[in-house]
Amino acid sequence: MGIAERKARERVHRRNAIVDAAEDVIFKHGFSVATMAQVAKAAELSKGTLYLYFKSKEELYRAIILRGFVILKKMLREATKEGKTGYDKVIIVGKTYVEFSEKYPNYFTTILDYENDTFNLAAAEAESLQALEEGNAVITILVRAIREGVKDGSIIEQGNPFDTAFVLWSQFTGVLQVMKRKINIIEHYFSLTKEDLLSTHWRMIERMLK
Amino acid sequence: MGIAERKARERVHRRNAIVDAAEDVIFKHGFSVATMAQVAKAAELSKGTLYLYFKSKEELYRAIILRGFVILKKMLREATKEGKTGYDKVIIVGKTYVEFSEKYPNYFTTILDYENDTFNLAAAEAESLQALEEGNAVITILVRAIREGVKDGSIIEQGNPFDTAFVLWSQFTGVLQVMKRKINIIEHYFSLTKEDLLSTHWRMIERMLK
DNA sequence: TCATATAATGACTGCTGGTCATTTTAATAG
DNA sequence: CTATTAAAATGACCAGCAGTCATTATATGA
Repeated sequence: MGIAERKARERVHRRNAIVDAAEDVIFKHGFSVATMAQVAKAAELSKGTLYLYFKSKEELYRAIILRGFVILKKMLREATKEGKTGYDKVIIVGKTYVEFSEKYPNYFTTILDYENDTFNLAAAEAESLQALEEGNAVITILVRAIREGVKDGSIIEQGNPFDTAFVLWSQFTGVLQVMKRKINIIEHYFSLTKEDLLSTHWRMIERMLK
Repeated sequence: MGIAERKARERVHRRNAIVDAAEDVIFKHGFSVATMAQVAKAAELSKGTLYLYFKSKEELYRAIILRGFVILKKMLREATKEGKTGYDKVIIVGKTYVEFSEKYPNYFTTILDYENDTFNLAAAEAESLQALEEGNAVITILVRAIREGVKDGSIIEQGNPFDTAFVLWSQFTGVLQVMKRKINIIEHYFSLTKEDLLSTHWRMIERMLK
């Protein structure tokens, strides 16, 4: 049945092409400003066709969010290979998260939208669940690093490593979010730079874990 | 000029009544689902009248955000009076933030929307600037507590207290955000409760500051 | 009582996400 | 090569929305 397979491949390919087009449009104008008509035009398809591949504009955006998580997970996987101790790996996770936010600011925005639940993932749709899986995978990388660190003594004994991982991740996301969204205000009113905030955060993490 | 004053009062009063109505509708249905027609009906006014008091739906929402900050600031001001040492006061700020998020979940959501910059405050409108001032005031309360703590020795010497305050606040917001938005997932996949996360966060803060 | 200014109205517009009857394209069979 | 069927794509269309503005109602002051 070679034809059926080819068709399935084409379908996946077209789906990805739509997400590509949606990225172009949405990253340029922002989710709420971008219109499905624009996406359709960028994809060289009619608007109706988009809805053969995605149930809604939001589901299309969720596909972009998923891409962000996949990239982030890959970066974390590769980067944590390098660390010697568990503590090193935790720091590497943080550094990599920062790197991700700088290298892929648009994808980072999608992650923040996910964390903020701007796009309700309660609906158990394929795209949502996958994003969730990827999000969980990211946390799991951090959990492993913490476990390792506790074992090799580079991290002080904590309670449950899952707790520690979630709290660390949430704190980090909070700091990065403020750095992204509010740095202009902070610079203007308090004369602080991104680097100031980050180095303070690093110092705190060291004190928390060492 | 008693009449002009009375008219100004009435204008303020009506404005507040509109925000009241908007809160009812928006807190019930959510910002994007709520419509200006619904708000108008709840306020017993025509839709056009709303636009005599607010430039847009977003500006109306910003007025609600501002209310949230005002309440939070007041709570923090009063609560921090009680603390003995600077460290105590920092902890009180955190506890009060948690209390706020539980007592006024809807207003807390507006604060998260502000932090996430869902409603662009770049436009230098009165409402935006006031929200910003209130946000800054909240941070300033924390700055003072940290300064005091460093002075009285209850907090270990940090770099710039502004840095510390922003990082602490951002971390806290990050943790509370995750608790609000993702706790169902976390409970389901990792069997952690809000209390687990919070107590871990407290422990970390203590290690950071003590 | 009339003139003026201020406040409020709601019909209207432009635009959007999403739908669906129709058309186009591709695969299959005779 | 042609007819038949299935799958894919289309775009005119719809309902609902934020926001506007000519018109109407209300209050003030002479």
